[in-house]
Amino acid sequence: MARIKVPNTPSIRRMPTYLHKLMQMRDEGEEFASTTAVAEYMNLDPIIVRKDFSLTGLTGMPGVGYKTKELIEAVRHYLGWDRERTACLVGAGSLGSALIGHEEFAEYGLRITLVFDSDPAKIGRVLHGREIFDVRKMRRKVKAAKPDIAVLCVPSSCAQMVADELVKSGVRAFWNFANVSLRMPDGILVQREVIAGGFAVLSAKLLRGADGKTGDKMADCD
Amino acid sequence: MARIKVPNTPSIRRMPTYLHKLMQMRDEGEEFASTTAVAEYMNLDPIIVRKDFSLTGLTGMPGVGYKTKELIEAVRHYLGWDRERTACLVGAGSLGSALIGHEEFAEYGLRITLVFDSDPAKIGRVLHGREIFDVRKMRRKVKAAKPDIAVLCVPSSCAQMVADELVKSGVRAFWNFANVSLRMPDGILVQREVIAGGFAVLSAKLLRGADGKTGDKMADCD
DNA sequence: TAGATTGTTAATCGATTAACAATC
DNA sequence: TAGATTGTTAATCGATTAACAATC
Repeated sequence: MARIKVPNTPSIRRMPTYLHKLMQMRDEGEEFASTTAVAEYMNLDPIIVRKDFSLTGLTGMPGVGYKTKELIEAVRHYLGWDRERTACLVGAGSLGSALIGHEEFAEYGLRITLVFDSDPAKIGRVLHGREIFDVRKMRRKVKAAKPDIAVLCVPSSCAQMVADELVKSGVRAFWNFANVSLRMPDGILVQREVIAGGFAVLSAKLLRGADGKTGDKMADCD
Repeated sequence: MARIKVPNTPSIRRMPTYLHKLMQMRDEGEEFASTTAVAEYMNLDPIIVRKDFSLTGLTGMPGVGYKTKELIEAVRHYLGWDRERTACLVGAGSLGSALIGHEEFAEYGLRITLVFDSDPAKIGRVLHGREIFDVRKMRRKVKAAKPDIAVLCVPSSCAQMVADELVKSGVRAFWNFANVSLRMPDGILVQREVIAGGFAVLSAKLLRGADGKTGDKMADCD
């Protein structure tokens, strides 16, 4: 009954931003990327970036930096983003729609292949190239397609019910944007996104943070 | 040039979920809330919750718990959510739309009063009761309304430009959903939301986490 | 060589967890 | 009283930061 913890969570959370910056550098033709450059972009201490890069196992070149392309691949591999993960998404409201339309996910190996909703006005319509299916067909279609992940964008009132149904259909990992903590059988992975969490941190910064008197920078990644 | 850190960031991030659960308990008529009950809901250790509650300064009753209503107020006050913050939102796409429609923000003291977009098809339309204004009118309107916060939901390619414009218009705090790290003058607060960060953690869980062999629970709040 | 940056070890800091007496 | 839970102090753990030799 012990609780599982993923080690290096803070580092893992920084990885996507590294990746984004590194891909940009690559596209601009930069053969090498130094921790100094990446750190400056993110308002971080270079030491943090160096430690994080070392997690990938890749080794850089003193005085120069890391080979940009190699580093990109190393970060991808570290996150498991070099393999494809299929996902179904439930709830094609504005949030669901935003996620489906987020092109960068494709680069991260996330492929949303199935979309469900219960709204008759939405069912049958096509969203970013995906047909929206009736949620009543969910069990059958999910059992057939066996997506790795389910992305929950349903109202919080029905999230638990939908999640239960998906577990019965064989889904073992959830990315939960609904505003509830799901109760799940052991062994099912859940990543909950609490959108208000970021606002809480911003509120704390407003309350206690930089008051304009100091000339300090604030890292924007926590 | 030292970097400012907000202390207790992990605790602060948990607060919105506490608040959500506590409000639910209050609505169900529960006069008292114990850390045990709240912790169980979130798959956390009760000690964590107790330490977090103590940050608010409120003191509970041994053997019973905390007065639910008092605790709600204490958490609100701790986050500064007992005062109203006005915000303008730029970019009325699906993500912006989702945020405007998120009713719970009102309970957290966040009032999105101004909405801007550059798309002629959107300008003039009404979204969740707010008229969408032409982004070219932004500077004038923001200078007049003086919102505390700007919520950025614009494409990453123009986020910096929009942010610069808003700083010139007097905005000093940003909630940035665009996929770029903004460069800002000292003293301007930025909270960046990296949506892919959660997916990175989920990917790591899939790669290294519970493989179904163990009967362990996984806290879903990191 | 001088300058920049890496990789690694050790020090510090802060968050989590454990232990337990106090209280309803 | 017995059971549950709080509040606090101390121990542990892990992440960040500092220091510095090694290398291009």
